[in-house]
Order: sequence, then structure tokens, then C-alpha cells
Amino acid sequence: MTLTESLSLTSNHKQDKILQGAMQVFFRDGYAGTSMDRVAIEAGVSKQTIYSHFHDKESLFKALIEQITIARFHTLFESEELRGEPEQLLRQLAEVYLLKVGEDREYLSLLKIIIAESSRFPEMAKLYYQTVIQRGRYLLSQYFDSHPELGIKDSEATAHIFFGSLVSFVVVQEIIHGKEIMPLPSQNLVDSLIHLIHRNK
Amino acid sequence: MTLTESLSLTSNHKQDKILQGAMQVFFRDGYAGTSMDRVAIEAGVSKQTIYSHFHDKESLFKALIEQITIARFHTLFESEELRGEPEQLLRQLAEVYLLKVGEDREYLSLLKIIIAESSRFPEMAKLYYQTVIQRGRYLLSQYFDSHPELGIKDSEATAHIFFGSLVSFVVVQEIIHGKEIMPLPSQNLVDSLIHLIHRNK
DNA sequence: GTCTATACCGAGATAGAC
DNA sequence: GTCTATCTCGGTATAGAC
Repeated sequence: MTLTESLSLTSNHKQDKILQGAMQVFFRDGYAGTSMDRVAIEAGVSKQTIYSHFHDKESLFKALIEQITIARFHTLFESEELRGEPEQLLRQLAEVYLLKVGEDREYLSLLKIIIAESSRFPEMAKLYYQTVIQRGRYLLSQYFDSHPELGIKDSEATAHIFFGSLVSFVVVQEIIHGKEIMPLPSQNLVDSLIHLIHRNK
Repeated sequence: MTLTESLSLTSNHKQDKILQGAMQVFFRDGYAGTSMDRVAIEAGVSKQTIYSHFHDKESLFKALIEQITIARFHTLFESEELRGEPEQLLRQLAEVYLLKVGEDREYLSLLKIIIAESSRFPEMAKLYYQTVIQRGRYLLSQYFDSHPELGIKDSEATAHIFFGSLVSFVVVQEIIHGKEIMPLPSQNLVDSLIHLIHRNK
């Protein structure tokens, strides 16, 4: 669920417009590079309207990041455990991630700003870690544990390798502009990843 | 080689002081969050001295990132190909990376700011990609190709998995503050990585 | 709550003495 | 080349009318 979808479920119209505008500007220009004037223009409200909803720039930023993180990933908390045959499930998991996330500018921008502002806003980084990374890794490690035929010794570490490879691929290709220099086909990564984990088939 | 070490080999004293100060401030506060006044204070020179060496803030930033990237990683260009028995060499490669990089604030800050400023300075991201990522991946893929007994189908993709797992681990632990919430022992990652790649021993 | 107008400060960049 | 002093603009945040 994107922020827009999440907001349209609520009723506070002006506050939603502010958060929408704030997302555009913060994600484009970073925290320090964002001015409240631009947020006001982007959101289509006056600057004072922002300050009547949020105490200051910092509060606005924190509220925005929290809302996006939770809106997009609270489903992870409620998701069932993973099921299905390993080769097929792992392949689908990797492909969906690379396709969906690699083209999702909102997700990529969130990831980028979490890293960029991890010193100024360590709580935001920790929230992201607990809501997305830790939970995702745990779900996959549970799956590995329930499939001993894969011969995986350390399911948590292997789950990190799985997601870490995917995330770093997307970061390199889409954020560090690797794609524009020498695109590495994502299918090759998926095949090699499945091959490594599912070797003894 | 750190920036300090690299600078001490040259002779231009004031310019070195400026770059040293700029590194401290840019790495701490990001590009937009950095003021030229603070750089001047940190470097121990006046602001006008900075402007006599660098045309503007952007030029200073680009010069700094280029210098660090090239100073630290030009050795990669000249390095021999990797040699040694797979299990031992891969383990050593992973352990050295995790130990050296994980505790190297200058490297971590560089990685962070490359990602953070990848939209504003795509050329810097591309330089990093070509100087560090592409070259590192190529060296390891060469090694894989020279060891067919490992049974690796796609050496480039597997090299990405190897380094991608290590980099994402360091990013999550050290930058996203994962270490402070639930430290995942790096030895577990190394063992699982070697285990996956070197299964058919 | 929402707007226009404004206070006040710190930003990047420059002038001019030495 | 290097410094101190300064210009000008855009930043966050607030005052006060409606």
C-alpha cells in the first residue's frame, strides 16, 4: 500500500495533502535540502497550515517516515508463514521483489532516505529495521527451518544472504545508477541465488 | 589508504586542510546540511581561502568525493587476480571485508553519502560504481571462472551475491543501527556464505 | 484552521585590505 | 593567497487578521 492509498482511507484532508507534498519534496531533496516553503507549495496549502498540523520540520519528517513505513509494511506483521515448494517459492519471492521493488520509486526513495538520515534520525532507521528487515528475515528463516531438506545450517544468516543480495542489487542498479553503465540482468541473479540455495535437488 | 594518508603524500598544505575539514563536515551533515562556514572552521582556514581553491560548494564536494574514491580504491585497479584455495580464500575475503570495512567510519560514510547524494550527484555514484563495485565484482568473478570445481554457473551474478551479502550486512548493522537492536554475528554470515558457495567439497 | 505578512537568522558567495 | 567584513537571498518559524 502506497502512502497515497493509505491516506485516502483516512478523513483528515489537509493533513493528507501536507504529507503528500512533504513526501514529494523530502524524497527528492533530502531532509536538509527540503524547505517548508516548497512543501507548502507542493501540498497546495500555506506554510502556516503546515505549522498548525505539525510542530516543526522535524516532527513533520518523523510523522511522514513513520506513516509510510507502517502503512507499507504492517501487512508483513500479519502475513502468514510462507508455504510451497522451495524452488518455486524462492524463485517467486525473488522475482516479485526485484520486479515490484525495482520499479517502485516510493520504496526506493524511502530506503535511500532511511540510509541518508540514519545519523540524524536513528529512531527512523531502527523502526525500518524492526518493521521491514527483521520481520522479513524472520519469516524466511522460519520457512528455511521448516524445510530441512535444503540442508541450511543457519537459517537467519541464509535469509540475510537471500534478501541482502536482492536489496543490494536493487540499490546498485537503481540508486547507484549501475543500470545505466552496465545492466546486470536480474534473472541471472535469481537463477544463481536459487542455484546456490537449492543445489541438492 | 585513507584520505589523510593520501593527502600527506602531496604538498599543497592549505588545500589538504580544506579537504580534511570538508570531509568531516560533509560526512557528518550531508551535502545540503553542510555550510561553508563550518568547513572553514573545521579546516582552520577562512572561508575566502576555500573559495580561492574551489569555485563553489559543489566543486569542493565533487573534488572531495573523487579524491577519496580514487585514493582508497585505485589499488583495486592494479591488484593481481585472486589466488588460493577457494574455501580459505573466500573465507579470508569475507572476514577481512567485514572486519576492516565494518569498523571503518570513513568508508561507511563514503558509502552512505554516495547513496544519499546519488540523485544530486549521479556522476559520483557512477564513479563509485566503476571504481569499486564493478571492479571488485569482476575480480571475484574471474576467480570463480578459474575454479570450475565450484560448479558456479554465472560467476558475475555469484560475485554479486557474495559482495552484496557482505555490503548489505554492514549497511544494516552499522548504518541502519541493526547492531544496537539485535546484533547478528558476522561469523554466522561468513560460514553460511562459504557453505552455500563451497557446498560440494 | 487557514491565510498573508513579517521577524530573524544563517546560508553561499564576494569585496577589498594586506 | 589569505584574511575580515559584508552583501543578498532563502531558510525556519511566528504574528495577527479573518
